[in-house]
Amino acid sequence: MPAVSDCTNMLDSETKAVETPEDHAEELRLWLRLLTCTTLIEGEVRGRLRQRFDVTLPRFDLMAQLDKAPDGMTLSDVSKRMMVSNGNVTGLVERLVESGHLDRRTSETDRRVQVIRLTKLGRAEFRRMAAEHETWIADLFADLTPKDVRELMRLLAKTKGSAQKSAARRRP
Amino acid sequence: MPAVSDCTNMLDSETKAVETPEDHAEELRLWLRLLTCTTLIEGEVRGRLRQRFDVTLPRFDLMAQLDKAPDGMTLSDVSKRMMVSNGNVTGLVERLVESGHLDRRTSETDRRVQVIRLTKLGRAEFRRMAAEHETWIADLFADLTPKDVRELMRLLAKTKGSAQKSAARRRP
DNA sequence: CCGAATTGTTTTAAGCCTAAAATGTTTTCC
DNA sequence: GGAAAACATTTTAGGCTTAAAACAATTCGG
Repeated sequence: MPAVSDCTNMLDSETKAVETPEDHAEELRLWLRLLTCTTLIEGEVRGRLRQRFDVTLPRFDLMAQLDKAPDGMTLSDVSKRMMVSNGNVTGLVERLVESGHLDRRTSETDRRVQVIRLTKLGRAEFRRMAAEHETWIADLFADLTPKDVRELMRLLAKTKGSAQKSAARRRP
Repeated sequence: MPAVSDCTNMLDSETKAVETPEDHAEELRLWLRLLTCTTLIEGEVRGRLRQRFDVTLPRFDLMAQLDKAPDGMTLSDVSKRMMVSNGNVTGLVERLVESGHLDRRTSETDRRVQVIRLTKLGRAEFRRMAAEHETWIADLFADLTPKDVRELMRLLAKTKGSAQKSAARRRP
């Protein structure tokens, strides 16, 4: 094919994009690697929590949210923070109330709202688990230098922003 | 306290580590951010797969593994690659065989082993989904420059190695 | 003030996931 | 050859998770 024709095609970037779809293999590999890292670490933490404290990761995560909120949280708050569905939280809270780790009461001012808090037992157990949990995380990331950590934090913040924008584009 | 005493204490790094536990807040925040990113993207992909193709993410992931293995894989292979339990794969495969996407047969040479493959239908559907999936991922990571992507790949590779070493230390 | 939209939670139905025990098969090694 | 170890898969029991529908309470607008 003559050079002139090639040149014409190259200038029509609109058409070119349609005809030769872009290659996103790098982003795909990045996503898979991100997923692998998370799955690996999550599985490790899950196993250690079960072995050492006979507790599940979701229960631990929920208690972690409540530990940061001494005045309690509503179920919706928890659901948003943990990025899980409402119904999921309902069941999780049910079991933790049952085991005496959580206290649930209906709000005085808005009878739709359930406010949950850690009980004394719940807080004590969480603190004990959290201290050990922190050392596990440190160990899992042990090979990273402080600079690596900072750089990862920065890039993941950028990734989070990018993903949030993309999600918002689809669901405005 | 006199300077001399301070100096003595500082030199005894063994003792110091025990008396003042190290601060791993940065690693903890890094882990939470990593988890947030993954959860965010995973949720987005899950939702799009359901809306566009009425398929679940685990099914898609399983088909993705098989697409890379034209000669099929054993259930154990799949289980290791996907980093999920054996029993999980059994159920997943059951449903995909039922829906006509997978073909399962007992190995001729080893009657313990089940070999699974994509059917023609399964492969066609997967390819269709995968093409679109790739554009979603590209969009979710759109704000990252090629340099960002390379740097993240490098740091996540290091993270993966670190976590694997840590896991191996616990379970040799 | 009252109907309609909104908000917070629970329920439902289905599927995903795990750890551990059970089952069936092959290999190892005396 | 045969017991024992190793391996691949399935089963079991329990918990997690989601989307969507249902329910309950509050707020908003006319």
